[in-house]
Amino acid sequence: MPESRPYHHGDLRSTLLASAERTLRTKGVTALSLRELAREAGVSHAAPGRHFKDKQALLNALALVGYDRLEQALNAADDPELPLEPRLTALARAYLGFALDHAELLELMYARKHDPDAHEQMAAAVDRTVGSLERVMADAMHRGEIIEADPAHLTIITGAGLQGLASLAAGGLLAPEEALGSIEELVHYMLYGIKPR
Amino acid sequence: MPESRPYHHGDLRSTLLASAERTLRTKGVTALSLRELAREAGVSHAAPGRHFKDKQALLNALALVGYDRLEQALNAADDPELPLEPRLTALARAYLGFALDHAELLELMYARKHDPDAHEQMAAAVDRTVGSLERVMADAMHRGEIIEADPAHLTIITGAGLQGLASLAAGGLLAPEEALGSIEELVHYMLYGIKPR
DNA sequence: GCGGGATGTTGACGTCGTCAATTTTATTGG
DNA sequence: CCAATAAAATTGACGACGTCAACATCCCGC
Repeated sequence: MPESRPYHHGDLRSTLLASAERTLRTKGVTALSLRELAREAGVSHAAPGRHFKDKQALLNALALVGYDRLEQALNAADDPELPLEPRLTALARAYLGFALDHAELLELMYARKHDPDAHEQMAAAVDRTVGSLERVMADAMHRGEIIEADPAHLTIITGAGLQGLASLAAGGLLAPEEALGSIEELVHYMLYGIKPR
Repeated sequence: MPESRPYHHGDLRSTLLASAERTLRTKGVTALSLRELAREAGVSHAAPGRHFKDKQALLNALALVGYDRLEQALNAADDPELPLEPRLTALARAYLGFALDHAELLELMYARKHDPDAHEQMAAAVDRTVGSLERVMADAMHRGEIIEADPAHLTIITGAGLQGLASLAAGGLLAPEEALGSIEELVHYMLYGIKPR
């Protein structure tokens, strides 16, 4: 985005997104209204319509922001030098931390959208995110740390475990500390299984 | 069933729930309005208020219906005679089937509610559902099929895998057939791990 | 058979998303 | 440098919604 120069009010688009993210966090998605956002930005009730064709478009944009954040968090937590187990543990911790910190946002990120181009952007963002994990698996396989199999499959399997723990925690079915405390166990069992060896 | 509609409908509550479930399935939760449900039931726009104090109360009731369905599906799929791996696979298949078939409903079931008593009922329903899995793990441990550990912990670990796969599939990040095809692998790797043995 | 509680109706209020018409401002081409 | 044009924001309206209060009707236990 080369130009970020506002014409009238200021950078209304970013203001709206930031305000929306705050409201999402504090009051939940149901309490998010375009008119209220407009009020908070000191702008007329229809002004947001200039930047987001409808409410869903704003939610989609918000989800994309979320993917940026998540990708950043995962990349920051990933240390390619580490052996698989600690590396995966760190990644899981980062993902779970994000999920606990941005539960409502994450829900938006995983909601199905209808707009075809929005879906496209979303899919690309997901691919980038999943890519972080797939790289880890590919590296480990290359080093002989895990069995030989389709990396994509292993990514799904491993990702399911992480996603499940995050989902349980974000949904409140698991207390945050309990979820965080289960990370090491989860990763360990994903690697070694729960059958006696 | 219903003939002429005098002043009283007879059993509006169930009618509303059934109608709501159908709408949820076909048009999604955002397209669910109390007034529309009232219209479909041939009743005035405020009638639903007699049975559900507000919209969230209806969604909560809907979620409880969902837990009943899920519990029934899991119990039907569970064969305690089976060894762990096929038993878990069958359970996973049932859960994933439910998730794919009732994606929107499942989202409701995992949403955080505010009402204290609603949360209580919800927690009880969750416990019953998780109990199905915990029983499986306890049985397996008793038979020496898996390592000795806290059954509750192992349930969380295993449940996370299932929940994750269901979550990915229900969210559309995984094609249904791909998810279904990954079940056996997932269960197998949960048992034996992905490290070379 | 009657009276009260449950159920349904009517009408109203405030909020919301969205649109069309209009006004204000910035950019740009001549 | 200045209009023409495009972008940004306003205004006003419309219909739908959730919710409430006041009222109507029905059913059941006494």
